[in-house]
Amino acid sequence: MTLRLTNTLTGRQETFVPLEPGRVRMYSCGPTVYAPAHVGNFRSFLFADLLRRYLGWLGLEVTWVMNITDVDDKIIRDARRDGVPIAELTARYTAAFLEDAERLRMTRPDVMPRATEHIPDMVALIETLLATGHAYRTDDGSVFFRLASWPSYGQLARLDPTQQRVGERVEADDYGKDDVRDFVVWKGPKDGEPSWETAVGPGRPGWHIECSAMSMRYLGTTFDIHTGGVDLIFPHHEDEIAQSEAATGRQFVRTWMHCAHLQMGGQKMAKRTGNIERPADVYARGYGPRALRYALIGAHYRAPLEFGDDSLRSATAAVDRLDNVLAALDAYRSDAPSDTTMPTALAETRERFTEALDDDLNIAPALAAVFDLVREMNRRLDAGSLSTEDAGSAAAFLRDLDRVLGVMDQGDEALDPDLASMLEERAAARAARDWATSDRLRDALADRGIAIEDTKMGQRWRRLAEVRRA
RNA sequence: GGCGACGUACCCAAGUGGUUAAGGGGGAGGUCUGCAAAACCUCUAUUCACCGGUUCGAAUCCGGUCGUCGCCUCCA
Repeated sequence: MTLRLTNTLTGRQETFVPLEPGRVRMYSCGPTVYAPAHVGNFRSFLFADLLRRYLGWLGLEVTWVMNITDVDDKIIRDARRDGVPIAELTARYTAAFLEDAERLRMTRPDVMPRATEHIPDMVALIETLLATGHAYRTDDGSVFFRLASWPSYGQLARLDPTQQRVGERVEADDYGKDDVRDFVVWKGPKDGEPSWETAVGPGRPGWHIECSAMSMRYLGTTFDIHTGGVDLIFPHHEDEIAQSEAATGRQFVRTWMHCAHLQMGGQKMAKRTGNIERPADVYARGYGPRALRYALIGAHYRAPLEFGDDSLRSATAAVDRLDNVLAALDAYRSDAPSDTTMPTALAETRERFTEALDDDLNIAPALAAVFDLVREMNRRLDAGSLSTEDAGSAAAFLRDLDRVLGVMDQGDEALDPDLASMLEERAAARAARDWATSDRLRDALADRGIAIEDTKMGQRWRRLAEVRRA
């Protein structure tokens, strides 16, 4: 059992060895809270969540940090446009993000540092960069990182800084930098913009410095894993490496991991192109959060993924299938003796599941192993060849795998007493062969998000709410 | 122009040198069933964008062609 991960830094798959045995420290670039995050953003967050869950499932102790960027150009722009204080805007969208993340069953990171609460950490880093000549001040009070002082710049993105095409997107600066490619670590004060009085002068932090300061603050100068979308490789992560390593003289991150983009209509989902969809939009169309989660994590993280009704429908059906077998296993009662082949069947699935995820989180074959087991369990349920305990252990086994996947019905929610009595009534109606009443109750329960199946062992129910609209 | 990812069935997607090309969805037929649903069974790619090459053997390796997507200082 060795986990191998693709490291953007080396471009290769490497055996993952944590710096400290048994313990993993990872950082994920989180949201900028000026609008609700779209499902493309969530692909990257849920990819990090999948990794975090898998590491934990393997028995490693994980410290996961995800930042919240609560000061930046767009936040300032939108707050001004809406005439609301910045803190109010960011508080609103931070809450929205946390709610979306929770519904999508994203593991709560151990620390979610806010940029505005870590200005001193950033300033300390900037002071070091200034003192060592890796950064310089300009007339307006800004501080820039001096690219010329960092020869290995461009390693992560495999980009030659001298080849950058100045003029197209590399703009002649408005802060008066020495070299157009230098990037800002501290922005001098401007009218109408938030500003902090600090040892490097008044102003506000640049975007990149925030991740360097906050990740090192909670994870140390060198840590194991840093994740984000491929669009962050350059310049964001490249700049993080430069400023962090220039300041500490040590390697910043050992393994960089990046997930491919979510696409819609064959193009990257992005606010600038307008082809975005938010979790709320998806739910409004009748898909549940578990189906959305499945759609976002069901393909390999490094492959571009087309998002839309096709993928959501397919995901809904897949999650439904999992719910079904769990409901059937939970409801199963039999005096049959224990099926002696069960332990082997479960162990085999576990091995295939682990082997697949060990291979750079290759989730498709891991899911294939799960669904093969689902078919096998359904067969045995139909044949009645399981004991009650066998069914229980199979359900517990699947739910254990779900500590990684996070898409199944955990079966731990108490049923509303109202619904419970409707179920009882229906069972009674069926016993009396009163089909009209039983069918009416089935429809009524369906309206309340409960699906019913009648089996030889009586009626069985499952909840649809988290998967699809009733 | 530079760099990178990729092209497998109706859709999504594994497989990266050797038995029948995983799995999910969809479709067709069947079994079970008061009806429904679910489940199960059978079928749904002699073929892996295309053209060459290496090899006893290629979806997998090499070369070329075509096509798609991304990054190249707002970006998950």
